[in-house]
Order: sequence, then C-alpha cells, then structure tokens
Amino acid sequence: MDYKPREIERKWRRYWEDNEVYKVSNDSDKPKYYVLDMFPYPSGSGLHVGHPLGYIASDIFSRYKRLKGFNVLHPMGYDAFGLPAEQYAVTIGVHPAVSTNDNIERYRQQLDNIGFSFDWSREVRTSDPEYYKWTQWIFLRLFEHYYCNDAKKARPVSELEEIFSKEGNARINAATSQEDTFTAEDWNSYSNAKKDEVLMNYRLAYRKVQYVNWCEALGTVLANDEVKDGLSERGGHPVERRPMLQWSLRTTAYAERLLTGLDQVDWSDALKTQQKNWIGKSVGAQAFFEIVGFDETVEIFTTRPDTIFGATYMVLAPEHDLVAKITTEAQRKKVEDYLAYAGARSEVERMSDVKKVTGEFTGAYAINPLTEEHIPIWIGDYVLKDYGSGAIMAVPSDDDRDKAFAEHFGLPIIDVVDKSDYPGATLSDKLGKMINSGFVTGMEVPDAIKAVIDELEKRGIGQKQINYKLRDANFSRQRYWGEPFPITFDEEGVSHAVPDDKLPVILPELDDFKPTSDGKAPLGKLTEWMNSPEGIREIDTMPGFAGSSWYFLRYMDPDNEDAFASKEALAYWQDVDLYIGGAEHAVGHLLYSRTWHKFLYDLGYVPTEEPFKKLVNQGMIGGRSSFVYRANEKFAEEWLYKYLRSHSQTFERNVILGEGENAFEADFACSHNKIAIELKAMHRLERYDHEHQAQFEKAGYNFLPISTEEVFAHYHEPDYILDKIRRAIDGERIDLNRNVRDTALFVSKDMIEDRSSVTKLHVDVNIVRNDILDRYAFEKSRTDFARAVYVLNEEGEYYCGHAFEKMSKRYYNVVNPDDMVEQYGADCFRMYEMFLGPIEQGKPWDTNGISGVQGFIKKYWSLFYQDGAWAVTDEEPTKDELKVLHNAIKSVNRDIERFSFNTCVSEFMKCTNELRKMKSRKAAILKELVVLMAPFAPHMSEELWHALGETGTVNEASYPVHNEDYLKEDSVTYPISINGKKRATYDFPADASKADIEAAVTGIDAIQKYLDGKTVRKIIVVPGRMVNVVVG
RNA sequence: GCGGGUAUGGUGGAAUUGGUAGACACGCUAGACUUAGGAUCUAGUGCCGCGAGGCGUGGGGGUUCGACUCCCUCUACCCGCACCA
Repeated sequence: MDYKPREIERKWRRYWEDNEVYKVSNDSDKPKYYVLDMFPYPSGSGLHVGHPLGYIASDIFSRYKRLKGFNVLHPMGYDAFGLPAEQYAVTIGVHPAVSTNDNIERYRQQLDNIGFSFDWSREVRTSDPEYYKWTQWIFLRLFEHYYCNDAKKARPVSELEEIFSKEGNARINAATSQEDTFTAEDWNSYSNAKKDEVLMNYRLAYRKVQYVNWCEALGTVLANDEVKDGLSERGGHPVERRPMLQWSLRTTAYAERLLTGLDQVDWSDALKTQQKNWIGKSVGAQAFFEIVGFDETVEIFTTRPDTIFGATYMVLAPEHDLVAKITTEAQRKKVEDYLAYAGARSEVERMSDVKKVTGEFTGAYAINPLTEEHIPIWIGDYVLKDYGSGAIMAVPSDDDRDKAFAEHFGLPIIDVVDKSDYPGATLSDKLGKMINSGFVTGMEVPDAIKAVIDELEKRGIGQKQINYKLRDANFSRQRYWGEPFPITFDEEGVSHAVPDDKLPVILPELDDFKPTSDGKAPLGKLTEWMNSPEGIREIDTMPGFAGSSWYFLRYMDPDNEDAFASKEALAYWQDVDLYIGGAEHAVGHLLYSRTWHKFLYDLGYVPTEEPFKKLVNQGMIGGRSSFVYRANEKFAEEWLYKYLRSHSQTFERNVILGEGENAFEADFACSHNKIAIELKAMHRLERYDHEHQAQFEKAGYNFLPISTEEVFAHYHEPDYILDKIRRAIDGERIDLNRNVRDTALFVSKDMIEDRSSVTKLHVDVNIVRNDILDRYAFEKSRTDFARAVYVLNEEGEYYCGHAFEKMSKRYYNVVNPDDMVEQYGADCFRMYEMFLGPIEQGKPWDTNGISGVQGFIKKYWSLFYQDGAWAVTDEEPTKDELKVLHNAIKSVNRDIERFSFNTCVSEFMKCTNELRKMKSRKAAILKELVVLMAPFAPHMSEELWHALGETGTVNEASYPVHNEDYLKEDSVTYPISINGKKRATYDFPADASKADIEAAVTGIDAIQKYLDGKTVRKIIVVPGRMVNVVVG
C-alpha cells in the first residue's frame, strides 16, 4: 500500500485513544520517569510552528523511556487563570471563562494533531475549582507559617504566638519585616489588630502596605519579574512605584536555599546564572551612623566596609522614612521639590537616564563612626528604597556612582584603596591595599574588611550582613480572573483563614470583570459576596504564577479530593526528571515553583527539595519572512525616461515650465512639441487634476497625465504609452486613465537594478516556495494585489527576498502546525522539527526543508512496500545489514540520551539510504528499526509494526539494544597524515599492532612522494583512528 | 556597564569531545524518465586553480606530532540583568 499519512495517523490515534494506550498508572513495578512540558497559557492565537518544538522533544523522550521499560508520566494541562487570558478576554469582550474554554479547545485540537502521548486523563486547569481549592490550601499553609532562620525551615505561626506571649520576639531569628522588638507584656497587651499586624511581619504569605509595581493600563499590581524595562511584560504598559496594601509571599526567606539548591539540579549554566543574578546575594556589613542632633541613626549596607574611611557623605533613598524628619528648614523647600521630581518620574524615565546625576542635600549631618567626621546627608534616586536599608555611605573614591555624584555636587573625595598592584580590579573584586584609613591603613582589602567589621561589632554599631537583591513577590492582583484568596477580615480588620473544609472559595460569577483604575479589584462590585457571613472577603485575586507554582504535583494524582496529591503518589513520582520549556520562565515561574516546593518540603508534604532535576530550554523558532518588491514612482519615471530616450524623443526630465511665480516643475517635457507629462501615483494625479491642466495650459504645454499604475499596467506593452504620447503630440487632449486603479508592478528580486526604486513588502510565506512566488495565490491573497503585473527573471519566475524575523502575524511569516500536518503528516512534521537543529538553539523555520524529511519517509516506507505491495522477507540478515542496523541503534541511543534529536533523524536517513542501497527488506532488521523510530514517528511505526504481524502496540515493544560484535570491522581505513595534513588513506587489518602500522606506513606509494629528501622524525599511530608521519 | 551564549559551504546544521572538517538535508548544476508536475531516479556540488597543487571552521597569536575542539586576544551578533551600595 502507499504511504497515506492522513489515513494512517487518524487510524492509530483512534486506536490509542480507544485502548487508553497512554494512560499511566501510579501503581507499577517499573521505575518511574516524569517528563514535563512547561505549562501553556492557552492564548487566543493558537499554536504556531515554534511552539510544539519542546512538546515533540519531550514526547520523543517519553516514548523512548517507556520503550526502555520505565513507567513514564507525561501529562499536559493549562495555565488557565491570569493576566494574558483575562486581557485577551477583555479585548474581545467575552467572559474569560468562555474565551479560555474556547482557546483550550483549539489548543487541544492542535496538540492532538501532532500525536502526543499525553495522558489526558490527568489534565489539569488552574481555573477549575477542584484544582484551585488546593492552590488556596497551599496559600493558607504559607499564611500559617513563618521562616525560622535557626531551623532553616518553615514553622507554624501558632508556635510563634506562643513564644511571643511568653518572652516577646527578642530571641526569634526569623525571616521578618518586623523592626521593633517587644516583650511578652507588650504582646499580651496588644489589640487583636496590632497582633495581626505584627504576625503579618512574619507570615510567609502576608499583607502589608508597600511600594509595588502598579500598572494603570492593566489595572493591577505586577511582580518584579512581570516588569521589563519599566514596562509591563504583557502589553508593554507603563508601570509606576506606588505604596499599596498588598499580599506578598516572603520568597526572600528562601533566598539562600534557592541559591544553594541550584547546585543539585542539572540545568544550563545560562539559566542558573540568571537565577543567581536574580537572587543577587552580596556579602557585606550593616552599620549605623549617628545623625548630628537626632536620636535616630542611619542604617546602611555596604559590601566594602573597609572603605568606611573614605565615606565622605551619605545618601538616602527619596522614599526613606528619615528624610522628612532630618531635613532642615533651610533645605526643606529644595528637598520637597526634589521629592516631587523623583516621585513624578516613571520607572522608564528613571531607568532610561541612569547616567543623569540628581539629588539634594537634606541639611543634616551624620557622624562617620570611624573618622568622627561630620558628613552631609543627601537624598538621591540612585539609592533604592528596597535594597538593603535604603541608605548608603558614599565612598566616592571607590564607587563610580558615588564618584559621579560627588563630582557633580562638589563633595570631598578621599582615596582609601591603593589598587596599583591589581590593575583592572573592580569594586567587587575586593582587592588592593588600604591607605588613608586609620587603623586599617596598610592592610590588604580582605583583611581590612574583617578588621572593620570586628571594630563595628565591638562598638555595637554594625555587623556582618548578607543581602539579597531578590524581593518578596507581590501576590495580589486587582483583577477578576484568578484564584480568590481564602481570607476574610473581621470588624477589627484582623485577617482570618477560611477553614480548610470550606475550600475552595469559589470565584463568583461576574459580568463586568473589567479592571478599575483606582486599584479596587472587580470582585469588590459584588457586595453580597464580599460581605460574607464569615467576614469581609479579600477581593484581590492571586497572580498567574499561583496555580503554576505547583501544577506538576497535581498531575501525580489529579483527582484526589483529600489532598493536593496522595502521599503514595508523591512517594512514587517524587519529582520531575525532565522539564522542557522556554527560557522566558527562567526567573519567574521556576523561582516561584522552587520556593513553593521547598516550603512543601519543609512541611513534609513532598519528598524532594528541588522539583525539577533536569531542565532543557528549547530555543525559539523564528520565522523566515519573504518579501516582494513593489515598483514605486521612481521606478516608473526611470522606465519611462529610458523608454522615451530609446525612441529618440526629445523629452527632458524635471523641466521647469512657466515663469516667475508661476514656474513649476514637470516630470517630463518636450519643448519642441510643447508637451509635458506628469507621472505620479493615481491618487496624487487625481487630487490636482484640474489645477495641473490649467497650469500646463497657461505655460503653453499640452498636458499628459500618466499614472504610475498606467505605466505598470502596460509595462509589457510599452507601445501603448508611446501611442498616447503621439496622440498628445498631435494635439489631442488626453485625460487621466482611471481604469488601471490598484495596478501594481512587482519586480523579481534578481531583476532589481536600483533598490530605491522598489518598496519591500512582506508576503505570506505560505505562498512562497524556494523563494519563488506563487503568483496565482499572491493575487488572491489581498485585494490590492489582484491586478499585479510582474517583472520576471529569464526563467519566468518571480524571486522573493527573505530575512529572519520573529514569527508574527504582522510579518506574514506564521506557519501553522495544522497546515504542516495536513500536508506532510504528523510524523513528518515531528521529525522535521527535530531535524532543524539542536533543541536548545534558536533557529529559523524554513518550510522548504521539510521535503527532505518527506522524501526520507517515503524511502523508508518503500523498504516495506514496493509499488504498493508488501515486500518484507523473512530471510536471515547479512553481516553488513546487521552492521547498518546496529550502528543506527547505537547512535540513536546515544543521541537521544544527550538530547541531540537532529542527529537521530540524520541517522535514520543514513540507515535508510544504506538499506535501500543493499535492497535489504528483511523483517529481522526492519522490525528493530521500526521500534527505534517509534518515538519519532509513532503513527507510521505503529502501522508498520502491525504490518509486520505484531499485535498490541509498538509502544509496548522493547527498545533495541546494539551488539558491539556486529560493528567490528575486519580492516580499518586509516587516514595517513604528513605533519597533520591528510594525504592518503590505507587499509590495515583491524588487529594490526602499532608497530605493524609504523613499519608499513612509509612504504605506501601515495606517501612516498612526501618523504623525498626528508627525514621521518616520528610516526604517531592511534590504533583504530589515524596515522601521522612527522617529517622535516 | 555586568553576566551568559554563539560564530563552520549559498542555507539548516554534523564532527565519536584533541585524531579523515563539511555527516544528514535544503538549494543549485547536469543527465534520465515522464500525460512538464512543486513527481521520481542518477551523478556532481567548501573556495581558488586548466592542472599538479594551494587555501579553508569570525580575525590575530599560542600550546601540540595533530586544534572547529584547549589557552590568550580582538571583532560581530543574540539573550538576560542593569543606579543592587
């Protein structure tokens, strides 16, 4: 039979579904393997050809592992809550639940088309109450726990309350935003509201007023990783810093473990460094500087305490609490002006002119504790409120920003580090010798750092401190489409957890879900819902990353009603062995999931500390855009000029006609015949038609309007134009020809003479093949191309230009996987995606190349069927055939293990080519080959598996193992090099010894001529590999 | 500015990790067949040169018998972070 992918694929997909071939059991003697794809947002525009790349890779690996005898969990589901889904719903004016459902359906169809082995019985959706019940449940655990820095794990808040009531908070070493110390008496005397406020400073999920990224356009607050360059990641809207009462997660508590945990996982260095940078650990010292005339001190953080002798002034962040207090009357006006200026600057502005030095003197002075000098306290927005303590000691001699500031405002600079021994050393290298630095003068920097910290500690004004760039994650969204918080507030404003047995708190129906601009969440419109019998409900919802931070655990046991997953399921599946997805989740999702996972680990709910053992980032597939070149006015003018010239008409270009104020320029004019031609785009000629007419007549010329469209329409019959001119010369008045409207001329790329006479336009890549335009399809694609005229090349083809761009609708370079599957079959599509290149590398999609894979599949098929008839025999395979097969087994095995899927496909091609050459059609060979290829081309393999007389499914076969014996050669072809350059090859027996080869090599004819008159100095023989003769 | 990555034919990419550079494809050239079709098959295809031969993995230098691979240096491009004290 012939290879008919559409039939075969439909047939076997149905079979797999009917027989639940991909259903995975939690109850198995086999070792487990968990392959996960990053959670997709079901966006409205569906999948393009770049999206399934990772899914195909993970599917191949899952199928491979299954054939290797593993019980493989390979699930799929949808991250259905959150901004993108809602924003999309808002734009098209449909309820997010409805649009999300539609999108999921579309997504599912597209995925099904490609033949993935997902166990759909485990599908999860974050917007499903059965799912978000557990998101809320985990949130409540975070709410009920704090992070103990001594135990280095999360502990119950109830424990904390007990300690507070007995001894206050002095001895508690926790991750906290609590600044004041209090005693047991204090605590016991606190109101409920006050107690709640204090506890919020300890809880891992807490609510507090703080500066947040408010995005007006989206009507919500965003987390730091959702803001890029001061704009929202989704939609690119401006973001401002604004104090708001918000829920947050105390991710900072886990900073250190998030950092050290990276050592346990097999991720790319690029990814690890990105996470490290985001966590941003820096080791230094905390110090307190007294303020002249005030009781308060300024707390600072520095990584270079050694340079304290060079601290000649201090800078506070504009939002720093002390600013209002310490500013002197004399400076108040100026400071207020500066605060107004700094406050008004958006994040984008602030970040775009980092170089601009701004600040203001508060009028107050601090005392440098080691020099005893009085140093001025400034404010400046290069100091950030939420890093360290929001204040710095400025050391202009050793810090570029401090230096720029000092120079700008004329502040003193004292050199304190002599770096002459370390050329090129930077601040962070911590190298050099101290000068002008009191008791540390002469010390090396690392020693001085220690000495200064010791001194600060001795005096009780400072200590060693570690700081992280990582901030707590904003967890509130003032939007509708998310998980409601399982929190209520009583009359006193005290927060209460909704009891576990009341979960989930269902997201109520709401018609007007549009965001508001005042920061009040849409759920606030439902007064009845909000004022529940249990108390006033929180009306913010959770962010998109809430549901996606633990979804991989739900797949293990998706229908469990008593727990997010059973202990047994968690004990069996443990963690994700292989995680494939895009690099865009490098910090956000991956950091949050790791945090949640560590928290659940602390509570004993999950058995592993890191959720994702191995992670592969698939590269982005870009589009290969195609261009057509539309001739412009210049082109028409050049053409007409050349044409007139060749007919020896005495036309001149750009001729000034008329006199004085009435002078004007005509495109072409012939003074002899008193005729002038205006050559312009139709719409321009139309606009000035009558004026032109009058103008030319006044100058005594017969006016001939020719539109560029007319020129293009008659490009291939130029005599038409000539005829017109002749008639004009004869005095005939010729009106503008309006029948050629919308005619455009397209010049084949290889026929372009002058780039400026054509305009480059994107053309749909789906109507271009091997850069040749399908002109029929082109004319149908857009109404304004319907009357296209072409300048073709000698072959009569239209060649398009091309460029690599992002795959995007506006570049007309989007290729839909459905179209590929329709045309080539899913198996071919899967293999071609892999064949494109290494999975981790970004690359352009080029549909042209798929024909190579298609050709291969046909050839492969023809090993089984000759002229449509079954041609496989039961003969014993020969040694050579076995060698070809086992070579392929060996290579494919090795390459799958190292995620080199492109070379696997090459290997299949090579193997097929070789078997074809041998006319090999033996079942013993082909059966193994079918299994080997099954992970890549599951449909076809299933078909052939059955054709070979097997029953059941090829998924249950066992993976072929290669036998080294078949690969052994009798003789080896050695490359013979002279001084490292290959000059000849020669066959030696496989068991030839080093000495044998050395002795024989100089006797080889092809080598002799290189040895003439030279001495053989050395012969290097690498057995089985190569020979190198060193002469000189 | 800092950090990470990449650089190989006209194109996508191979190279067992220091051992025959360009596998496997696309494209191109020539030929065969054919109801010329965007089908199939055969051969060729890194560059220069008629040739012998020479050159060749972004540029320059080094280590080595031998370098796409290791080291130094420069250049270009991509990604991430960016006043983080």
